[in-house]
Amino acid sequence: MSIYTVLIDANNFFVSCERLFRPELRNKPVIVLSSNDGCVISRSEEAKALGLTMGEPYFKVRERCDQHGVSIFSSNFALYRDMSRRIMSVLRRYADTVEAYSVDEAFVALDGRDGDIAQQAHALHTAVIRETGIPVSVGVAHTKTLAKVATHFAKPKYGGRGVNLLLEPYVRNVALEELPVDEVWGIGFRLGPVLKDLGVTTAGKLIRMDDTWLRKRLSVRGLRTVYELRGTPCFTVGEDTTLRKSLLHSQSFGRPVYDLSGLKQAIAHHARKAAEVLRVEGAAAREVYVTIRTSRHTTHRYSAYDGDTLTHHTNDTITIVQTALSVLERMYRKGFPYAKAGVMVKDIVPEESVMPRTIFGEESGARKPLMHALDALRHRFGDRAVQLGAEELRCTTEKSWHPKSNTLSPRYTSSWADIPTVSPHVA
DNA sequence: TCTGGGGTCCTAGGACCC
DNA sequence: TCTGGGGTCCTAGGACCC
Repeated sequence: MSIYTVLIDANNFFVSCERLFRPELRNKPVIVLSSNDGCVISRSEEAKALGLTMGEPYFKVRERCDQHGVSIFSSNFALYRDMSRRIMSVLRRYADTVEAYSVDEAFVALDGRDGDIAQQAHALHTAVIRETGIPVSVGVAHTKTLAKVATHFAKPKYGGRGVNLLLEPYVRNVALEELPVDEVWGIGFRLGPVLKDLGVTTAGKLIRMDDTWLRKRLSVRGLRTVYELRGTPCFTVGEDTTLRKSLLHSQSFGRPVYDLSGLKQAIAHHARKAAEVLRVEGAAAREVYVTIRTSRHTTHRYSAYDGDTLTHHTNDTITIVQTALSVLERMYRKGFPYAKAGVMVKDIVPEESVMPRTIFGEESGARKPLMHALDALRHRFGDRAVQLGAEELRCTTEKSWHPKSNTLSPRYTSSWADIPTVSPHVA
């Protein structure tokens, strides 16, 4: 009996989520845009066939989309997160160890009881599709990196049927010889071209390179990747229970912001959101960083990143907002067309490890009940129910920093008001 | 006019110490 | 003031991921 590493990867996840509630869009070109309707982040197979590429700025392809009748959606992360949770809960019925690697991918560990790993993989595949309506690809191997390769070839565009096992040495080697080196998980847009220039064009060639050479060129992380491709596990599958190290909340503006007061509203908003995430996760942070910058595509450029360390860990909205605003005032330079702002908190620890008396600061021990009350209101009535004075202009319709989102789909699964009245589900 | 929003890990180099 | 080896800690930046 051995342990298998299985990767479940949703096909064109955001587009698939949108299609769930618009079944008439199946077999049609569909794309989903990033926040601010900036660029293309998810494409149906039909949209890929039109030559629309990942990360392409929308303004460059708008005309082509119009010509071919491409359906366009602004990203609806509330919907995607909810569908992601549903997929994960199906997987947890089939495996004890489920690692939700990203919103559209999960690793699970299965043991090969009865030698029926292929059957188990197919059962998983069928269950997710039947219960969520989201098409997925399933790859089975002995390491995470090889499971990635297996899933790659499980996709319809490579002739796969949704489930692919990469277990026999011969099958594995054939796959690696076919896989371009820059498609390997862990070899990115920087190292890929370097390796190709050196003649290492495929994963098959990569695994035949000398370890010392690999260590020097790719550092330890790259060497581990190669070990994994050779079949030696270096990255274990498991739910990561440790707290995150940092938390960033940021957004590009709908149009350039010049004045400090506009930036203050945005920073107050991002700081509040960061504090809320900390409380939801039962965590507290001690470092508060602010980032502001102009567009990279303007001649009048400025970017800044700076922060303060608090005297104690906290997740109090008011403390974090005030800190962020004072950092902002320090770094703000007049006259630049700012395009983006964000707040990052670091040095994150579990809330319970912080002395209860100081969790909200000695001067504000009474604030904890207030934060609880705010969280309860937000949970009950939504994000817009409670905001800070500093970000109040967000409530108005014409707030200069608010991002554009012109073609947003309804929050079908996460807002009572948007639940569809008819659900024409077709399997 | 218009180019996302999150994260992690590793390394090199500087500051500082004996 | 200069010489030198050897160690730790911290941070910025680079590389990767979705």
